[in-house]
Amino acid sequence: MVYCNNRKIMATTPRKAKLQSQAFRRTRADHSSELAEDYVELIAELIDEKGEARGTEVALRLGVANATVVKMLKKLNDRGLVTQEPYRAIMLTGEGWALAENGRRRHDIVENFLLTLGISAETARLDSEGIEHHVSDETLKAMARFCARKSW
Amino acid sequence: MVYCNNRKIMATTPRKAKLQSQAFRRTRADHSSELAEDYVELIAELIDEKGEARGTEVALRLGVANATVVKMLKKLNDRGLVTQEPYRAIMLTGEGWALAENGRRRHDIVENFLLTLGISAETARLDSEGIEHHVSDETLKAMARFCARKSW
DNA sequence: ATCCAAATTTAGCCTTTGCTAAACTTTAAC
DNA sequence: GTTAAAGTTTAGCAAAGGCTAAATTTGGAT
Repeated sequence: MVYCNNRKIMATTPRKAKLQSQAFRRTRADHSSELAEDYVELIAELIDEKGEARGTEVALRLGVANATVVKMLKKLNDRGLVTQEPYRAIMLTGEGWALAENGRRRHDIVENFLLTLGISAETARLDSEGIEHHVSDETLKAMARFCARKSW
Repeated sequence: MVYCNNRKIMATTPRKAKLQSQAFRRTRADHSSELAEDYVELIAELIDEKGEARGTEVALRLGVANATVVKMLKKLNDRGLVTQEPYRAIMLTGEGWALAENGRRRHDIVENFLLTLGISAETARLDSEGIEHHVSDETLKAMARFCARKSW
Protein backbone atom coordinates (compact mmCIF):
# COMPACT_ATOMS: atom_id res chain seq x y z
CA MET A 1 0.00 0.00 0.00
CA VAL A 2 1.19 3.51 -0.75
CA TYR A 3 0.64 6.61 1.34
CA CYS A 4 0.65 10.24 0.20
CA ASN A 5 0.00 13.21 2.53
CA ASN A 6 -0.89 10.70 5.20
CA ARG A 7 -3.65 9.36 2.98
CA LYS A 8 -3.82 5.78 1.89
CA ILE A 9 -3.93 5.55 -1.89
CA MET A 10 -3.82 2.87 -4.51
CA ALA A 11 -0.51 2.95 -6.31
CA THR A 12 -1.37 4.45 -9.65
CA THR A 13 0.01 2.36 -12.50
CA PRO A 14 -1.13 4.04 -15.68
CA ARG A 15 1.66 2.61 -17.79
CA LYS A 16 1.15 -0.93 -16.63
CA ALA A 17 -2.59 -0.68 -17.10
CA LYS A 18 -2.13 0.68 -20.60
CA LEU A 19 0.27 -2.09 -21.57
CA GLN A 20 -1.97 -4.76 -20.14
CA SER A 21 -5.18 -3.50 -21.66
CA GLN A 22 -3.43 -3.41 -25.02
CA ALA A 23 -3.04 -7.20 -24.99
CA PHE A 24 -6.66 -7.79 -24.01
CA ARG A 25 -7.92 -5.37 -26.62
CA ARG A 26 -5.92 -7.12 -29.30
CA THR A 27 -7.22 -10.52 -28.28
CA ARG A 28 -10.79 -9.24 -28.44
CA ALA A 29 -10.14 -7.75 -31.86
CA ASP A 30 -8.62 -11.03 -33.03
CA HIS A 31 -11.80 -12.81 -32.07
CA SER A 32 -13.92 -10.69 -34.41
CA SER A 33 -11.73 -11.37 -37.41
CA GLU A 34 -10.96 -15.01 -36.83
CA LEU A 35 -14.45 -16.23 -37.67
CA ALA A 36 -14.24 -14.59 -41.09
CA GLU A 37 -10.91 -16.23 -41.67
CA ASP A 38 -12.21 -19.63 -40.60
CA TYR A 39 -15.07 -19.32 -43.06
CA VAL A 40 -13.03 -18.31 -46.10
CA GLU A 41 -10.34 -20.83 -45.23
CA LEU A 42 -12.89 -23.61 -45.10
CA ILE A 43 -14.64 -22.43 -48.26
CA ALA A 44 -11.33 -22.41 -50.12
CA GLU A 45 -10.64 -25.91 -48.86
CA LEU A 46 -14.01 -27.15 -50.06
CA ILE A 47 -13.61 -25.59 -53.48
CA ASP A 48 -10.21 -27.23 -53.89
CA GLU A 49 -11.44 -30.52 -52.54
CA LYS A 50 -14.85 -30.87 -54.14
CA GLY A 51 -15.01 -28.27 -56.85
CA GLU A 52 -17.52 -26.13 -54.97
CA ALA A 53 -18.51 -24.98 -51.48
CA ARG A 54 -22.10 -25.43 -50.33
CA GLY A 55 -23.56 -23.89 -47.22
CA THR A 56 -24.60 -27.21 -45.78
CA GLU A 57 -21.08 -28.58 -45.94
CA VAL A 58 -19.68 -25.44 -44.34
CA ALA A 59 -22.20 -25.76 -41.52
CA LEU A 60 -21.33 -29.43 -41.08
CA ARG A 61 -17.60 -28.80 -40.90
CA LEU A 62 -17.79 -25.79 -38.63
CA GLY A 63 -20.25 -27.57 -36.39
CA VAL A 64 -22.92 -24.86 -36.57
CA ALA A 65 -26.51 -24.72 -37.84
CA ASN A 66 -27.33 -24.01 -41.45
CA ALA A 67 -29.02 -20.73 -40.65
CA THR A 68 -25.90 -19.54 -38.88
CA VAL A 69 -23.90 -20.02 -42.03
CA VAL A 70 -26.42 -18.13 -44.13
CA LYS A 71 -26.28 -15.18 -41.77
CA MET A 72 -22.51 -15.17 -41.68
CA LEU A 73 -22.22 -15.39 -45.47
CA LYS A 74 -24.22 -12.19 -45.73
CA LYS A 75 -21.66 -10.47 -43.55
CA LEU A 76 -18.76 -11.92 -45.46
CA ASN A 77 -20.42 -10.68 -48.63
CA ASP A 78 -20.71 -7.20 -47.10
CA ARG A 79 -17.02 -7.36 -46.27
CA GLY A 80 -16.25 -8.23 -49.88
CA LEU A 81 -14.89 -11.69 -49.15
CA VAL A 82 -17.47 -13.95 -50.80
CA THR A 83 -20.18 -13.77 -53.45
CA GLN A 84 -23.21 -16.00 -53.81
CA GLU A 85 -26.34 -16.24 -55.92
CA PRO A 86 -29.32 -17.47 -53.92
CA TYR A 87 -29.40 -21.27 -53.67
CA ARG A 88 -26.03 -21.52 -55.41
CA ALA A 89 -22.54 -22.47 -54.36
CA ILE A 90 -20.36 -20.01 -52.48
CA MET A 91 -17.64 -18.17 -54.39
CA LEU A 92 -14.62 -16.35 -52.98
CA THR A 93 -13.63 -12.91 -54.21
CA GLY A 94 -9.99 -12.07 -54.88
CA GLU A 95 -9.77 -10.63 -51.41
CA GLY A 96 -11.42 -13.75 -50.04
CA TRP A 97 -8.87 -15.99 -51.71
CA ALA A 98 -6.03 -13.85 -50.40
CA LEU A 99 -7.35 -14.08 -46.86
CA ALA A 100 -7.90 -17.81 -47.20
CA GLU A 101 -4.41 -18.42 -48.53
CA ASN A 102 -2.89 -16.38 -45.77
CA GLY A 103 -4.94 -18.28 -43.20
CA ARG A 104 -3.90 -21.63 -44.60
CA ARG A 105 -0.28 -20.56 -44.59
CA ARG A 106 -0.49 -19.51 -40.95
CA HIS A 107 -2.43 -22.62 -40.01
CA ASP A 108 0.09 -24.92 -41.66
CA ILE A 109 3.03 -23.21 -40.00
CA VAL A 110 1.45 -23.45 -36.56
CA GLU A 111 0.35 -27.06 -36.95
CA ASN A 112 3.71 -28.03 -38.36
CA PHE A 113 5.45 -26.25 -35.55
CA LEU A 114 3.47 -28.15 -32.95
CA LEU A 115 4.26 -31.42 -34.68
CA THR A 116 7.95 -30.54 -34.75
CA LEU A 117 7.72 -29.82 -31.05
CA GLY A 118 6.63 -33.42 -30.58
CA ILE A 119 2.89 -32.86 -30.09
CA SER A 120 0.60 -35.67 -31.25
CA ALA A 121 -1.18 -35.22 -34.57
CA GLU A 122 -4.56 -35.15 -32.88
CA THR A 123 -3.61 -32.43 -30.40
CA ALA A 124 -1.68 -30.44 -32.99
CA ARG A 125 -4.80 -30.35 -35.14
CA LEU A 126 -7.02 -29.18 -32.29
CA ASP A 127 -4.61 -26.67 -30.77
CA SER A 128 -3.51 -25.11 -34.03
CA GLU A 129 -7.07 -24.18 -34.83
CA GLY A 130 -7.29 -22.13 -31.64
CA ILE A 131 -3.77 -20.71 -31.70
CA GLU A 132 -3.64 -19.80 -35.37
CA HIS A 133 -5.40 -16.48 -35.02
CA HIS A 134 -3.46 -15.16 -32.08
CA VAL A 135 0.05 -15.50 -33.40
CA SER A 136 1.85 -12.37 -34.59
CA ASP A 137 4.00 -12.33 -37.70
CA GLU A 138 7.08 -12.23 -35.55
CA THR A 139 6.13 -15.41 -33.74
CA LEU A 140 5.01 -17.06 -36.95
CA LYS A 141 8.39 -16.41 -38.49
CA ALA A 142 10.13 -17.85 -35.47
CA MET A 143 7.96 -20.96 -35.72
CA ALA A 144 8.79 -21.40 -39.40
CA ARG A 145 12.47 -20.91 -38.67
CA PHE A 146 12.28 -23.49 -35.94
CA CYS A 147 10.69 -26.09 -38.22
CA ALA A 148 13.38 -25.46 -40.81
CA ARG A 149 16.12 -26.48 -38.39
CA LYS A 150 17.46 -29.93 -38.89
CA SER A 151 17.53 -30.79 -35.21
CA TRP A 152 17.19 -29.30 -31.82
CA MET B 1 -16.68 -35.18 -58.28
CA VAL B 2 -18.21 -38.51 -57.38
CA TYR B 3 -21.04 -40.35 -59.12
CA CYS B 4 -23.44 -42.90 -57.65
CA ASN B 5 -26.22 -44.54 -59.65
CA ASN B 6 -25.42 -42.14 -62.45
CA ARG B 7 -26.20 -39.24 -60.15
CA LYS B 8 -23.68 -36.55 -59.36
CA ILE B 9 -23.14 -36.30 -55.64
CA MET B 10 -20.86 -34.46 -53.32
CA ALA B 11 -18.30 -36.81 -51.90
CA THR B 12 -19.61 -37.49 -48.43
CA THR B 13 -16.92 -37.00 -45.83
CA PRO B 14 -18.59 -37.56 -42.50
CA ARG B 15 -15.39 -38.46 -40.71
CA LYS B 16 -13.48 -35.47 -41.96
CA ALA B 17 -16.37 -33.16 -41.18
CA LYS B 18 -16.65 -34.58 -37.70
CA LEU B 19 -12.97 -34.18 -37.01
CA GLN B 20 -12.90 -30.66 -38.32
CA SER B 21 -16.01 -29.47 -36.52
CA GLN B 22 -14.52 -30.84 -33.32
CA ALA B 23 -11.68 -28.31 -33.48
CA PHE B 24 -14.00 -25.40 -34.20
CA ARG B 25 -16.37 -26.41 -31.44
CA ARG B 26 -13.52 -26.54 -28.97
CA THR B 27 -12.26 -23.15 -29.99
CA ARG B 28 -15.73 -21.67 -29.53
CA ALA B 29 -16.01 -23.31 -26.12
CA ASP B 30 -12.60 -21.94 -25.14
CA HIS B 31 -13.79 -18.45 -25.91
CA SER B 32 -16.60 -18.63 -23.38
CA SER B 33 -14.34 -19.70 -20.57
CA GLU B 34 -11.34 -17.55 -21.28
CA LEU B 35 -12.99 -14.33 -20.20
CA ALA B 36 -13.68 -15.75 -16.76
CA GLU B 37 -10.09 -16.82 -16.49
CA ASP B 38 -8.81 -13.41 -17.58
CA TYR B 39 -10.91 -11.76 -14.90
CA VAL B 40 -9.86 -13.96 -12.00
CA GLU B 41 -6.27 -13.92 -13.15
CA LEU B 42 -6.23 -10.14 -13.17
CA ILE B 43 -8.07 -9.91 -9.86
CA ALA B 44 -5.51 -12.21 -8.27
CA GLU B 45 -2.74 -10.10 -9.70
CA LEU B 46 -4.25 -6.92 -8.28
CA ILE B 47 -4.74 -8.44 -4.85
CA ASP B 48 -1.12 -9.54 -4.76
CA GLU B 49 0.11 -6.26 -6.13
CA LYS B 50 -2.02 -3.73 -4.29
CA GLY B 51 -3.68 -5.61 -1.49
CA GLU B 52 -7.10 -5.43 -3.09
CA ALA B 53 -8.87 -5.49 -6.43
CA ARG B 54 -11.29 -2.69 -7.32
CA GLY B 55 -13.67 -2.76 -10.26
CA THR B 56 -12.28 0.43 -11.73
CA GLU B 57 -8.78 -0.95 -11.88
CA VAL B 58 -10.00 -4.17 -13.45
CA ALA B 59 -11.84 -2.16 -16.09
CA LEU B 60 -8.77 -0.05 -16.75
CA ARG B 61 -6.49 -3.03 -17.18
CA LEU B 62 -8.85 -5.04 -19.31
CA GLY B 63 -9.61 -2.01 -21.42
CA VAL B 64 -13.38 -2.20 -20.95
CA ALA B 65 -15.99 0.09 -19.40
CA ASN B 66 -16.79 0.03 -15.71
CA ALA B 67 -20.29 -1.21 -16.25
CA THR B 68 -18.98 -4.16 -18.22
CA VAL B 69 -16.94 -5.24 -15.24
CA VAL B 70 -19.88 -4.95 -12.88
CA LYS B 71 -21.98 -7.13 -15.12
CA MET B 72 -19.26 -9.71 -15.51
CA LEU B 73 -18.58 -9.85 -11.78
CA LYS B 74 -22.21 -10.84 -11.26
CA LYS B 75 -21.69 -13.78 -13.56
CA LEU B 76 -18.43 -14.75 -11.93
CA ASN B 77 -20.23 -14.60 -8.61
CA ASP B 78 -22.92 -16.90 -9.98
CA ARG B 79 -20.20 -19.28 -11.08
CA GLY B 80 -18.74 -19.27 -7.59
CA LEU B 81 -15.47 -17.64 -8.56
CA VAL B 82 -15.69 -14.27 -6.79
CA THR B 83 -17.57 -12.63 -3.94
CA GLN B 84 -18.23 -8.96 -3.42
CA GLU B 85 -20.18 -6.71 -1.10
CA PRO B 86 -21.67 -3.72 -2.90
CA TYR B 87 -19.18 -0.85 -3.26
CA ARG B 88 -16.41 -3.00 -1.80
CA ALA B 89 -13.31 -4.67 -3.16
CA ILE B 90 -13.53 -7.90 -5.10
CA MET B 91 -12.64 -11.17 -3.38
CA LEU B 92 -11.79 -14.50 -4.92
CA THR B 93 -13.31 -17.74 -3.66
CA GLY B 94 -11.18 -20.83 -3.25
CA GLU B 95 -12.27 -21.95 -6.66
CA GLY B 96 -11.48 -18.51 -8.01
CA TRP B 97 -7.96 -18.64 -6.63
CA ALA B 98 -7.44 -22.09 -8.07
CA LEU B 99 -8.55 -20.94 -11.51
CA ALA B 100 -6.37 -17.84 -11.27
CA GLU B 101 -3.31 -19.80 -10.22
CA ASN B 102 -3.82 -22.25 -13.01
CA GLY B 103 -4.21 -19.41 -15.48
CA ARG B 104 -1.07 -17.69 -14.27
CA ARG B 105 0.84 -20.93 -14.52
CA ARG B 106 -0.29 -21.45 -18.10
CA HIS B 107 0.33 -17.84 -18.99
CA ASP B 108 3.85 -17.90 -17.60
CA ILE B 109 4.72 -21.09 -19.42
CA VAL B 110 3.47 -19.76 -22.74
CA GLU B 111 5.15 -16.38 -22.37
CA ASN B 112 8.36 -17.98 -21.24
CA PHE B 113 8.22 -20.39 -24.11
CA LEU B 114 7.88 -17.57 -26.63
CA LEU B 115 10.81 -15.75 -25.05
CA THR B 116 12.90 -18.92 -25.21
CA LEU B 117 11.99 -19.18 -28.86
CA GLY B 118 13.59 -15.79 -29.34
CA ILE B 119 10.45 -13.65 -29.54
CA SER B 120 10.76 -10.06 -28.30
CA ALA B 121 9.40 -9.27 -24.85
CA GLU B 122 6.74 -6.99 -26.29
CA THR B 123 5.42 -9.55 -28.74
CA ALA B 124 5.67 -12.40 -26.26
CA ARG B 125 3.49 -10.41 -23.89
CA LEU B 126 0.87 -9.68 -26.53
CA ASP B 127 0.82 -13.13 -28.16
CA SER B 128 0.81 -15.11 -24.95
CA GLU B 129 -2.40 -13.40 -23.85
CA GLY B 130 -4.16 -14.66 -26.97
CA ILE B 131 -2.56 -18.09 -27.13
CA GLU B 132 -2.83 -18.96 -23.45
CA HIS B 133 -6.40 -20.17 -23.58
CA HIS B 134 -6.07 -22.39 -26.61
CA VAL B 135 -3.20 -24.55 -25.55
CA SER B 136 -3.90 -28.10 -24.42
CA ASP B 137 -2.14 -29.68 -21.47
CA GLU B 138 -0.10 -31.78 -23.83
CA THR B 139 1.23 -28.75 -25.67
CA LEU B 140 1.77 -26.88 -22.42
CA LYS B 141 3.91 -29.69 -21.10
CA ALA B 142 5.93 -29.72 -24.29
CA MET B 143 6.48 -25.98 -23.97
CA ALA B 144 7.65 -26.31 -20.38
CA ARG B 145 9.95 -29.15 -21.36
CA PHE B 146 11.36 -27.04 -24.14
CA CYS B 147 12.13 -24.14 -21.83
CA ALA B 148 13.87 -26.48 -19.41
CA ARG B 149 16.37 -27.51 -22.07
CA LYS B 150 19.76 -25.88 -21.75
CA SER B 151 20.14 -25.23 -25.45
CA TRP B 152 18.62 -25.98 -28.78
C1' DA C 1 -44.04 -33.05 -66.89
C1' DT C 2 -44.54 -33.92 -62.06
C1' DC C 3 -43.19 -34.84 -57.63
C1' DC C 4 -40.54 -35.36 -53.52
C1' DA C 5 -36.45 -35.08 -50.86
C1' DA C 6 -32.68 -32.36 -49.90
C1' DA C 7 -30.70 -27.90 -49.77
C1' DT C 8 -31.35 -23.18 -48.77
C1' DT C 9 -33.34 -19.15 -46.94
C1' DT C 10 -36.32 -16.47 -43.81
C1' DA C 11 -38.19 -15.21 -39.43
C1' DG C 12 -37.79 -14.83 -34.83
C1' DC C 13 -35.65 -15.82 -30.70
C1' DC C 14 -31.64 -16.16 -27.16
C1' DT C 15 -27.09 -15.30 -24.83
C1' DT C 16 -22.86 -12.98 -24.42
C1' DT C 17 -20.25 -9.05 -23.99
C1' DG C 18 -19.70 -4.58 -25.08
C1' DC C 19 -21.26 0.59 -24.49
C1' DT C 20 -23.22 5.33 -22.42
C1' DA C 21 -25.75 8.01 -19.29
C1' DA C 22 -27.77 8.62 -15.00
C1' DA C 23 -28.21 7.45 -10.13
C1' DC C 24 -26.27 6.16 -5.95
C1' DT C 25 -22.31 5.36 -2.23
C1' DT C 26 -18.09 6.12 -0.20
C1' DT C 27 -14.54 8.77 1.51
C1' DA C 28 -11.20 12.32 1.96
C1' DA C 29 -10.91 17.34 2.63
C1' DC C 30 -12.53 21.11 4.75
C1' DG D 1 -20.59 17.35 10.05
C1' DT D 2 -20.84 18.83 5.05
C1' DT D 3 -19.53 18.48 0.71
C1' DA D 4 -17.59 17.24 -3.58
C1' DA D 5 -14.91 14.07 -6.16
C1' DA D 6 -14.13 9.48 -7.14
C1' DG D 7 -15.84 4.97 -7.34
C1' DT D 8 -19.74 1.88 -8.11
C1' DT D 9 -24.09 0.36 -9.65
C1' DT D 10 -28.34 0.49 -12.46
C1' DA D 11 -30.90 0.94 -16.67
C1' DG D 12 -31.24 0.55 -21.29
C1' DC D 13 -29.29 -0.20 -25.73
C1' DA D 14 -26.41 -2.58 -29.64
C1' DA D 15 -23.75 -5.95 -32.20
C1' DA D 16 -22.14 -10.60 -32.75
C1' DG D 17 -23.03 -15.19 -33.26
C1' DG D 18 -25.70 -19.01 -31.93
C1' DC D 19 -30.36 -21.79 -32.35
C1' DT D 20 -35.12 -23.86 -34.13
C1' DA D 21 -39.04 -23.99 -37.00
C1' DA D 22 -41.28 -22.85 -41.10
C1' DA D 23 -41.20 -21.49 -45.96
C1' DT D 24 -39.01 -21.72 -50.36
C1' DT D 25 -36.21 -23.47 -54.20
C1' DT D 26 -33.74 -26.92 -56.68
C1' DG D 27 -33.02 -30.98 -59.21
C1' DG D 28 -32.96 -36.03 -59.72
C1' DA D 29 -36.35 -39.87 -60.10
C1' DT D 30 -40.30 -41.30 -61.92
